[in-house]
Amino acid sequence: MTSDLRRIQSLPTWLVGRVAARGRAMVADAIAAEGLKLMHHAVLAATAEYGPATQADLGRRLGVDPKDMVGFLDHLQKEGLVLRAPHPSDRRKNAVTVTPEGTAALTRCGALAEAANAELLAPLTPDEQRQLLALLSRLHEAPETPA
Amino acid sequence: MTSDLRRIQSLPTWLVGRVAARGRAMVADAIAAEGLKLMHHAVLAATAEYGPATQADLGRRLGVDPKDMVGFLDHLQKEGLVLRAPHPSDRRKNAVTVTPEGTAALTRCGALAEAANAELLAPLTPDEQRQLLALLSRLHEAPETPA
DNA sequence: CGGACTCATTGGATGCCCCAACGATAGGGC
DNA sequence: GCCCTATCGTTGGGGCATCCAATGAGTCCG
Repeated sequence: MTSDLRRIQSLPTWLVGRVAARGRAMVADAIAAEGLKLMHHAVLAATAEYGPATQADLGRRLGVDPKDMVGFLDHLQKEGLVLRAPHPSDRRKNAVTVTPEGTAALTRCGALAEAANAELLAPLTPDEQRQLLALLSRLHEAPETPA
Repeated sequence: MTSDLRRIQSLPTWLVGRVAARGRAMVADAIAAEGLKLMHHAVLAATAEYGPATQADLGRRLGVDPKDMVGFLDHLQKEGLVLRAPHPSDRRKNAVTVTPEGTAALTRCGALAEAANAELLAPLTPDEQRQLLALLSRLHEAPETPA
């Protein structure tokens, strides 16, 4: 029994959790200037990407709980970055769209977030960064694209 | 600007966060049978590793806040897995030690946690798993072992 | 028309991370 | 021996992210 601690510390779960926490803090710090949190940024990006979309749809794409989506969109709407309009053909739904301000903020946030990510990955060579990204992608998409 | 969403989803911060969340849930689920959470497991392992140790010391090694350490040790002690004894030469400190029950629980939890991790990493080949681990280790230890 | 489903929303819970303060204690410098 | 500083465990609070359950409104299919 050389070391339970080293075992646990070399456990992917532990490592990935730590790295994730640090990365989240860094990105959050970076885009705080825009008044957005990590998730707000993600939701904003998803909204921009999928044109007018319903909240449920955005939630499914990002893996975000509907409840949380409400809060994120509330904030984004209050900041004037997105709009919630009644869906033309389904009165249950909201058609969420990005405002020009939202697009601008997204551009700025994207740059900030990428800078933060670059900082996070600084210890790795570009090649290693690509490797890490590829591996993480496989782990991320695996459970979502089975079948 | 092909896709802001794809950009954000390929951002290491995002990916690592998602993978971390999933991994955490899996491990938590696995060791729930022992009545332990992720952090309890880690603290227990650290205690076992560093013999009798003070809470502050454990906290520093694991990067855990002293406040949270109190709660974790409270739980572990209530479960009879660790002991808080007065430190022989410094009455401020607690000498935290693992009980035999703690050692046994740690062994069982270690196995469960490793199984969960194996499941998390299942989409990758053993070689890729090692790569990922190595890369994450560098990212994790980089900010802690500078200088 | 009715039942099953979906949508947005509300309410509540948990885990993890961070900061500030407190009384008690220890240690160094004088 | 006495202050000053620092540390230790503890308490109190806050923020962010994830998840589950339930509800009222609305839609769709048979």
